[in-house]
This record gives sequence, C-alpha cells and structure tokens, in this order.
Amino acid sequence: MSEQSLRRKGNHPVNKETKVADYDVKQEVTDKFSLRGRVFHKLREDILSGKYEEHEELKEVAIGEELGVSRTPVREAFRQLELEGLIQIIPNKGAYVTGITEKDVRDIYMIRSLLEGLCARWATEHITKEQLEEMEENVYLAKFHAQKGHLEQLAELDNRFHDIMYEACSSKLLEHQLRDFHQYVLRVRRKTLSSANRGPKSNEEHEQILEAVKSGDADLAEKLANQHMINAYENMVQSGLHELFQKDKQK
Amino acid sequence: MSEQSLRRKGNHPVNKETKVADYDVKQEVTDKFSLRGRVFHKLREDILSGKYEEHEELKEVAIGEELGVSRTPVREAFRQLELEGLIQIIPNKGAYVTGITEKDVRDIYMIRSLLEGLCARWATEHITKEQLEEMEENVYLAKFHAQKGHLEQLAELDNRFHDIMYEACSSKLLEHQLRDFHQYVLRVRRKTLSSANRGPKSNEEHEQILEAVKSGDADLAEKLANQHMINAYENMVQSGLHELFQKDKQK
DNA sequence: TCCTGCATAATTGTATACAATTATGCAGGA
DNA sequence: TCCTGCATAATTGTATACAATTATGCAGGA
Repeated sequence: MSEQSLRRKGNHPVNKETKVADYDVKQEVTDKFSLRGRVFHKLREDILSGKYEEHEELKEVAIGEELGVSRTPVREAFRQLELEGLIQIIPNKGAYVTGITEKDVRDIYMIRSLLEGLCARWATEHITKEQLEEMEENVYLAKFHAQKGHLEQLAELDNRFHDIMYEACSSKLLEHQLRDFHQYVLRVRRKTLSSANRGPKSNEEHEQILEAVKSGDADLAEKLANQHMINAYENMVQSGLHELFQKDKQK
Repeated sequence: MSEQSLRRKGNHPVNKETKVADYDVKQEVTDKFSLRGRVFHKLREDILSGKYEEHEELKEVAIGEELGVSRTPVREAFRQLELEGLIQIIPNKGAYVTGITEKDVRDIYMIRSLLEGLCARWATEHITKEQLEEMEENVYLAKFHAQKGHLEQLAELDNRFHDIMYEACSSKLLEHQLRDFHQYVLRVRRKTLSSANRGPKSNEEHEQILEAVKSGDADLAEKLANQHMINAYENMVQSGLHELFQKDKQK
C-alpha cells in the first residue's frame, strides 16, 4: 500500500463552483478534496465497516502514517468523528471507537420510527413527480432482485428508497438527522437485510408506503413508515443479530 | 480584555478521574480543560447569544488572537461547530455562521414534539424518586416566579425541567439528540419565554406532564409533551418572533 | 511474590512555519 | 466608465517542532 495514497497530488479537479449559497449541498463533495475530509470519510467508513474493534484506540501518528498525512488532518477528523458519536476522545489520553450497545440500537430504531414517519408525512406533501417515479422504479426493481435472491442489490435499493424519501420530505434538517441515524446503524442493518428473508418483506412495506404517499394519504404514510422501522427492528432481534453487541454498558 | 484569558496557566484543577468507563458523562467537563474545548464552548455561546451575525465570517487568526490561542485549537473548534451545524466551512475559503430559517425553526419544533413525547414516555418508565421530586420542586418554584413576574428565573427553571426529563428517559442517545435541538433554538426560545405570557402557561403544561409521569400514564405523558412543543411553537409564531429570521433560503 | 516510585518512552496538546488557495486593488486598455 | 489581468496581500491547509501529559517497565524493598 502506498504511503502517499491520500496525499493530494497534482491537479485534482477541485470544485471551483463552491459558493456560500449551496454549501450544504456540496458539503460532502468538497469535503473529499481536503486531507481532513478524506481522513474523516476513510475513518468513518472503516469504523462502520468494522475494521476497528469497539473500544479500540486510534492513534494519531499511526493513522497519519497509514494514510500518508500528518497529524493535523487526523486530529481534525478525530474531532468530527467524536461529534458524530463514532469515537470518544479522552483529553491527553486517546481516541477510542465507540461501542454501540443493544439498547442504543433499540433506542435508535424507536427514534427513527417516529422520524421516518414524519418524513413520510412530509414527503407526501412535497414529493415531486420525478421522485415518485424513481421510487416506483426502485420498488419494481427490488421485486425482481428479491425473486432472484440478489441480496447485494436489495440492500442497495433499500438504501436508495430511504434516500429518496429523505430528499422528498424537503426538510434539510430532518434529512440530515435521518441520514445520521441511518449510517449509525449501518453495520447492523446490512447484516440484517442479507440474513433472514427480510428483504422481500421490507420491499412489500416500501410498496405500501409508496402507495400511501402517491395517494396523498399522509396519515397512512406516517403510520406505515412507523411500523416499517419497528418491523425492521423486530426482525433484527429475532435473527439474534443483536447478540453481536456487547451486553450492556460494559464494566 | 486580557489577550491571555483562555490560555491555560499554572495548575488548573485538571480532572484526574477521567476513565474510559464514564467518558460520556464527563465529556463536557473535561472538554473545558483543553484550549480547543474552551474555544469551542466560547464560540458556541457567542453564536447562540447572537454576538455574531448570521453569515458572518469567522477568521481563524482573529478568533485566535481574541482568545489568546494559536490557530490549531481554533481550527479544531471550527470543525466541531460545523458538525453541530452552527457554522459552515467552505474549504480554502472560510467559516460562516449558519443562518436559521423560519422553516428550520418549524421543522425543529415538529421533530422535537415527537422526540419530547418519546422522552416523556420513557421517563415515565424510568424516572427515579429523586428526579420526580426535583421536578415537583421545579414546577412549584416556577409557579411562584410566574406570579412575581421573574422572567429570568422562569427561563432557567424551564431549561431545568426539560433537562431532568432528558436525564430521566435513561437513553443517552435521545438525551443527546434533544439537548442538541434544545440549544439550537435557544436564541429563539429565550426571547419567546420572556415575551408574551407563555411562561405561566408553559409551567401549567409542565405540571400536567409531571402528573402524567407520576401516575405512570406513559401514553398521556407522551401526548402532553407532544402538545407542549406544538404550543410553544404556536405561541412563538403568534408573538411574531419568527420574523426575526430571514424569510427563506436566502437567495 | 507483590507493591511502590521513578526514569524513560510514547502520546496528545499547542504553536508556528511554510504551502496552497482565495481576495483585493490597481494599472492599462476598450 | 467599465472591464480584464496580474501582482500582492490575506487567509486557510498541512507539516512539524516543542511542551505537557500519560503509559511503561524496571529497580528496590517489604
């Protein structure tokens, strides 16, 4: 592996269009052109994908050397990861990967249940023709992949379905919130979808939500989205995957 | 003002008890003993209190000089403020105080309505005797100050009421979430409470919520807490204070 | 064996130098 | 007057030196 892999070299296609007006849209894009941004994304990816164990210590120099950057961008990325709740920094001591407890997962799903409901409600009121069409295509495609047993594609489509919903609710605050939670439980969710036969069932629920949104029934859409999350959680518990997590606060 | 005001000098009572086990509890405490932490808190305070205008640019050197620290802690604080949504950083350009739109405020209150409801529900299930007693005292005291027209104390007690509720729900995730939102609308809320006669009415609602929690009626507690937020929002709109905000996305 | 205390190493915290990027202001021309 | 282009200044990005703090390992003694 190249020691310089992340280092900026030569003429990257630096985003010149960045203006004050659309910062929030371009945020993630521009982020990737600074070392800090790339370290941040890399570490987040690695933590979520399970490369680092829970409670593992992340050392500035080690990470820096691995990615071919100095400590400064690493430190800044650490500060961000801390606020995202992915690591915990103890002053003068170190940065540790945050553990997710069983209870955390349950709490997140309960919170998400409410917020996905609100999102579906707002989406019903604000969704565009294009978004509706993409959702229909999404559900249709997912049906196909479910029959074929293509779990990878199913997971991808599931992600996309929720993404469209988040966009459609026209609230950048709620969207941001839901994305945060969504990625927070990603390590669990991915496994859940591929295991068991949640895939097809989940897609049926998507279809029902879509129908409610399409018919303009916000109450129903909210209720179905609420239940969709609860079902996802229930399924996860049944699959016993929650046992992957540490039992409690860890003593 | 001393240029060295924030600089660590001599023997601060450095928190030696910090352990991995209770990092999340001590987080805010330990934070205050690093320059970055103090810069972070200072800037957050200043932004929320309105010292900086919306869309005002924050410059690393200027802030650093003002607080008597170098750019490094300032930069790290910036990265955190960005993730808290208080400033926006445009790469190679600058950091700008985030504007809150009218719609943002409405969205936050709607989201909070749901989450405060969930919080009341969980608090009903988990609240301790001590917490119940402090809440009763809180409501009782607030009644007194409402009669006397002590708006400052009322605002303080209102904050505390919600704080106890957040603690009582025994979900550090939900607690964290609600605190974030709570402080996000702090600049609005403070003005709301002191204006109009929302203070007494708000306290009546607190009392009702408290009664529901005490009697173990989680459904009622949730419903009342939902409504409490909606009422707070309605009141704010009526007071016309939302006009303090920029009208829309700002073009 | 087990503990204590201290020297040393490792690690994080902060300041600062230099590089890269962006902003500013002015000369010169249409 | 208004625009363009360039030199220069201002500002952010990154690396690194040094300070402060914490971790480690071992000597010496109970």
